Amino acid sequence: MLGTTPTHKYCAEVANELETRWQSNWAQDNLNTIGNPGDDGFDTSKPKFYCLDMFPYPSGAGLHVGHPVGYIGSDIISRFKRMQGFNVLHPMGWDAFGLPAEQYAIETGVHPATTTRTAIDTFRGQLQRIGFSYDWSREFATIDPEYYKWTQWIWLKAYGSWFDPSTKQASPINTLIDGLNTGEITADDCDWQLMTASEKTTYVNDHRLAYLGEQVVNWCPKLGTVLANEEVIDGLSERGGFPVLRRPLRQWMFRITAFADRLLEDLDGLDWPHSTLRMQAEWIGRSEGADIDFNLQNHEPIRVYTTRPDTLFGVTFIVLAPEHPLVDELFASPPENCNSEALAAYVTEAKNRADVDRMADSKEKSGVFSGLFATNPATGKQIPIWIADYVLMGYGHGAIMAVPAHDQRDHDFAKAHDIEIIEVVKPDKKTDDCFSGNGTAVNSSSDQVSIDGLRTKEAKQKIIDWLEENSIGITKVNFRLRDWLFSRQRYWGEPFPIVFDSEGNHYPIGEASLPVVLPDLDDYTPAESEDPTPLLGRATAWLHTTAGEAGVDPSILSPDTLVTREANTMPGWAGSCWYEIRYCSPNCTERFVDKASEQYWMGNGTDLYIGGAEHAVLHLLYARFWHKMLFDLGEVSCNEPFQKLFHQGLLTSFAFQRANKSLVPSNKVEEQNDKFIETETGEEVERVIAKMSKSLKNVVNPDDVIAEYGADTLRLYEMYMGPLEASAPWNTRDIVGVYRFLQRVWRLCIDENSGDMHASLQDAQDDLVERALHATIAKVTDDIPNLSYNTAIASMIEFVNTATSSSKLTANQLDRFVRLLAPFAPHIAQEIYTKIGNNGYITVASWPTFDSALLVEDELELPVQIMGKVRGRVTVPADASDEIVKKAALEDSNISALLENLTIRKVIIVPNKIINIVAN
RNA sequence: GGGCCUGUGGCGGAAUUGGCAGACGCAGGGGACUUAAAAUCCCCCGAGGAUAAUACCUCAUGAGGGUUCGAGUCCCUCCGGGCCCACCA
Repeated sequence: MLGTTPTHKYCAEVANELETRWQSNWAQDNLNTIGNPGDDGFDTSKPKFYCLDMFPYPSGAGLHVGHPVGYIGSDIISRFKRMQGFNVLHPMGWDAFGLPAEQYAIETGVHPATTTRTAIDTFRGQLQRIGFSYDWSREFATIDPEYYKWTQWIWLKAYGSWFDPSTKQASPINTLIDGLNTGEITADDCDWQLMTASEKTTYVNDHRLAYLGEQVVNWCPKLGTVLANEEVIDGLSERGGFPVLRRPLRQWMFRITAFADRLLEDLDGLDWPHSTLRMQAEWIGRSEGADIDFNLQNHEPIRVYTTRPDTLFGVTFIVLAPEHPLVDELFASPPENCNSEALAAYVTEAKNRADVDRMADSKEKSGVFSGLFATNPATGKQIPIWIADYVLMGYGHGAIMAVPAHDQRDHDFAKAHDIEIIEVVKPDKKTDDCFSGNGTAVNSSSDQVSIDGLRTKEAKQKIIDWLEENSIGITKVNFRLRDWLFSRQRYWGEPFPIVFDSEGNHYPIGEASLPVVLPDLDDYTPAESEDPTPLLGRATAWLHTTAGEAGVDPSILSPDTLVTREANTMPGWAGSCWYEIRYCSPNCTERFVDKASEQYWMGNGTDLYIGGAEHAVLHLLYARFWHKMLFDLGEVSCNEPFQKLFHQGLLTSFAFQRANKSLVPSNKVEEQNDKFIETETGEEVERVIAKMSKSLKNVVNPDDVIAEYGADTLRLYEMYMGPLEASAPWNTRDIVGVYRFLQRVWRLCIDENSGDMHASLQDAQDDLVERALHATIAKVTDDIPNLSYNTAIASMIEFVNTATSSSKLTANQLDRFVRLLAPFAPHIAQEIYTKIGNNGYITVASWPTFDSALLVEDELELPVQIMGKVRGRVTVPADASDEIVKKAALEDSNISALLENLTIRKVIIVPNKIINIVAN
C-alpha cells in the first residue's frame, strides 16, 4: 500500500460501519420512543409536534428512492423540533389491506397475510437503514386485528348515528327515534305515528350515516369484482379486457354528502397547498341554482336542477337520463309518436355503459325522442322531451332543461337533432361561441313574467322569486359530491361487523365481540358470475352463524336466531381514515384511542402531514369526514385531523427518447461527448424526464445507494436536489457533490492519515469562522420550518468551505455545526459529536443559537446605480446615515465622473442595499 | 373544454419577496502536489464586444408590451412544459 493514501477517509465502508453501529445503539436505548401524558417522566408542559407521514402500502417490490423523499423531509423537521425542546410524535405504520396483495394471492395461492407481512418486514428494514427517528414502538398495520377492531368500531359508530340537520352534526340514532316518537322531529314526507314497525325501521335505517343503498356498479364477472369507473374502458376492464356489466347493487354507503357543507367551509382554516384546497372544493362541487318543475300531460311533472334559471325562456327541450323513472313509464305505455324499439335499444345500451364512457370524445350527442312534450312554464310553449346519455342520473334529478343557445352540450345536441335555438342572454362582447357567461337577458318576456334587460344576477333572482310565488320552482343548492360506496366484493379487507336475519334485516355486532376476524379461504380465485358475489361468501362456516355466536345484543335479537354475516369487505381506504388518531396510543385496548393522549397530541390535529399529491382528494376527504363524525360524537377533540399539509414532489428520472418519440431503456444508452447514443443502433437519442418505471430500467433502489455512499449521503442528496415540493430528476452523477461535502465535514474533525482528531481543533478561534457559523445557524434555523432544505444544505456547505480554507476551527464550533447537521445526516453528526468528547446522543442535544449582532458586518459595500445600472460601489459603515451614504456615493470617482454632464434629479437610498441616482 | 402550477447557464437549482441575476452542487477547462494516477487544494466557467492586459461596455431569467428611480419577481397578451378535473346541467 502506498503511504500517501489516507486510510481514515470518510468512505462507504466507514459510513456503513458507523451508521449501522449508531442505529443499533439508538434502537437498544429506545432513543426515539416517546411517552404519552401520564407516563413516567413525560413532560406535558413542553410544546408538542406531531409530524405524520402518509403511511405506505408495502408492496413486494420494496422501496425505491422516490419513497423516502417525504420521509426524509419529515424526519429532518422532527429531529429539529426535538432538539428545540418539543415532544415530537413521529410514527410509521402500514396501509396493508388492498388489491395487489389479493391479486398476488390469486397467482401464487399464498395467503395475502403472508406476503404482506413479508413486504412489511422488507419495508421496515429499508426504512430503518435510512436512519429515521420513527418511534417504532408505535408501529401498527391496518391488517392487525387489534387495529381493524377499531376500524369496525368506528363504522358501527356511523351505523349507530344520523345527521341532524338542525344542528348540522352527527348524532346518535336514538336522538332521531326519540325525536320522532315525541314529535320534536317531523318525519320527511310521511307521518311517523301512522307507520308500521317495519316502516319505522326502514325509515330509521335510511337515515343512518352508514346505510344500505342501491348503487349502480361496474361488475366484471371474469375478475369477480366491481371496478371503479377509472378501471373500465369502453365497457371492458382495464386489466384483462373483460366485459363489464352495469348492475344495481344494494351495498353499504356512507352519508358523506350530509357533511358536504362543513367539508367545504372548514377548508378555510387549513394550512394546505392551494391546489389541494381547490381540488377538494371542486370535488365537493357546491353550486347554487333552482329546482324547476315542468308539467306534462298524464304524467308527474319533471323536476330539473339548473344553475341558470335566468335562461328559462331559452329552454327548447328537456333531456332525461336513460335511468330516469319516467323512462320506465314510457315502456309501460308508449306515447303515439315514440319509437319504443329504438328507445329500448338506446336505454339498454346506455345503462350498460359506465358514466366515464358516456363522455365520449366525439362531440356527437346521441339521443332518442320520447314522444312526450312538456310545458315551458315561462312561455307556455310545448317542448319535446328527449332521452340522452349525456345527462347523468346521479346528479341533480337526472333531468335537465336544455338551453341550446347558452350551453355547449345542449347546443351540440340541438344541432345534431335539429331543435330550435333561442338566444336569451346578450353577451357584453360579441362572441362566435355558444355563450355561457353572464350578460343581459333578452327574448325573456311573456304575459307571465318578464326579465328582459336585467343582468344575469338580477334575472336569476327575479325568475326564482316568480317560480317560488307560483310554486313552480324553488331555490336550491346542489353538490357534486355523492355518497361514498363502502362495500367491496373482495377478500383482503376489513369485514363489516353486521349480520342479517332471514328477512334481510341487519343487526350490529356488539363491541365486546369485535373484531370480526377475517376468515381464511382456500381459494382466492374470483367467482365467475352474472351477479356480484363477494368472495367471503365462500367461507360458509364463518358466514352462517347465530346472533349469539356473532355477538348481537340479545335485547335486539334472540341469540339462537340464525343469521348471515355481511360478506362484503371494506375498501382499501378504510384503514387510512383514522390511523393518525391511533398513533396517539396504538396499544390502547379499552378505546380506539386513549382520550388524554389524543387530546395532547391531536388537540389541534397533526402539526404537519407530508405525503403525495395523488391523495389530494379521496384519502384526505375521507379522513376529514371520519374525523368530523367522530368529533360530533365526542370521540375526538378537534374538527379537522390535519392542520398543515405538505406534498413532496415526485421523484422522476431520466429517460431516453428516439426521434420518433419512442422510449429507450436507460441501460441501453451511452453518453458520449454530451450526446446520448442508443448502444444498439448508434442513433442519437434525446434525454427527457419521466417517471421511474421498471420498463424504462430507471428505477433506483435506496439500498444500492446506501451501499455505495451511506444513508447520510442518500438523505442529503434527496434533500439537496431542489425544493421539497418540486419534482426533480434523479441523477446519480450528482450524488458525489454531497458525498464530498460529508468527506470535508469528516476532515474538519479527523486526520485522514492517523484517524485521530485534529490537534488544531484546540486552537484559538477565527472571528471570520465564528461569524460564518452564526450566519449558518441563522439560515438553517430559518429554513427548516419552511422545509427549505436545499438552501439550508447549501449554507452548511458554504460554512464547511469557509472553515476548511480558514483551517482555524475550534471543537466548540464544530460541536455547534454538527448539531445543525444532525437532522439531515444524523449518523455522521453523531459520530463527530462523540469524537469531540460529548457523551450521549446528539438527537437530544440542544439546537445551537446565534447572536444576531454577529450577522451584521461593521462595514458594507453598497452598489451605486445611475438610472438603474450599477456604475460603482462605495464602502460605508453599517450604521451610516442616509446623508453620509449619499455623500459617499456622489463623491465616488467613477460616479462623479459619469455625473459630470448630468443633472441629479433624485437619489434613492435603500438602507443596507443599494443607492440609485436619478440623473439626466 | 375548465382549473392549478411552471419556464433562469451544458445540468439540478439560488436570489432576504421590487434592490448587484446565476448562491450551492454537478459536469467542463486550467494549475499545484505526484515518477504517474487517484485523492486533495487553488483558479476559470451565461453570451457577445473591446483591450497587450486589467479596468470596461453591450445583451441576457420562454416571447412581446406595460408599471417603476429600479422587474426573474407586479400587470396585460402570446408561446412552450407539467399536474389535476372533466357531458355535474
